Amino acid sequence: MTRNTQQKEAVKEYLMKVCSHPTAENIYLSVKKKIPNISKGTVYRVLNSFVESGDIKEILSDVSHYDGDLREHAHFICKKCGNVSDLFDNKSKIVYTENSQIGKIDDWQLNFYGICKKCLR
Amino acid sequence: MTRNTQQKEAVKEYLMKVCSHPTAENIYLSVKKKIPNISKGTVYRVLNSFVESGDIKEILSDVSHYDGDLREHAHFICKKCGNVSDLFDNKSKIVYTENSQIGKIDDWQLNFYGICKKCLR
DNA sequence: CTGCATGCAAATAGTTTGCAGTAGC
DNA sequence: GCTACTGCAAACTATTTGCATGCAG
Repeated sequence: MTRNTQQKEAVKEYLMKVCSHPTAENIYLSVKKKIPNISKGTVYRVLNSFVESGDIKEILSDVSHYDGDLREHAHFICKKCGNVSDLFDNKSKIVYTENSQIGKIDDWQLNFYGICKKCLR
Repeated sequence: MTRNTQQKEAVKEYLMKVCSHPTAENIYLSVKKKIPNISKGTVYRVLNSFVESGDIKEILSDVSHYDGDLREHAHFICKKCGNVSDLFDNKSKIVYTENSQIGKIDDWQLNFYGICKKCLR
């Protein structure tokens, strides 16, 4: 029912290759080099379908960033430049039991906010 | 230099009174009952100044929610109805050491996503 | 062939901002 | 009275959507 298109391939390939956490705009501009006539609407549609299927993660911030790395990890978001970096070494483990009092938890997001090293200077 | 206005008072009072996590729109509609001619622009300006000064917290999601409760706690966000609830009983403690490798961390946000009890039925 | 996916552009939603008037201090 | 703050409306940004066409299966 869902088809494999070069647009989907290109977006996925880019997200897997890159270790940054690009925005839809970033992805659009990069994939455009390979598929010059791709539209932004398609990028959003493809990204949303991947998020829905669980193939990628959406990092909610002022503007959404996307992450192809599905391993459990937190993010550090610079409040000045908006750059997102991975935090695998966080000292705490997120333990989310099926908290039946609240509902069914099936995902989490831990974001740290501050000023990155580059912006501190 | 900054003045106390009835608009600021009303927004703050509402946020302190309520234990939900209203959006700017919610706040606008509620405060409007007390100050009928308040504008949405003012609500946003007031909210942003409070977030900046650290008096309230902004919960980043698809639409921002605001929280007057400054105690350390996580949130549970229902992916269906968008409702936000508090999670004080999370089993994990967030330990953020001044992670000098990344930058200066001064805030964090832990959000759990899922389907709330109400939407499960 | 069939109909899901795309490109395009217009629409939408949330939020910000410029400006003239208002009201704290 | 000075000037920060407000109301209003227009502007802006990120994202979604309707529709005709294109291409994967």
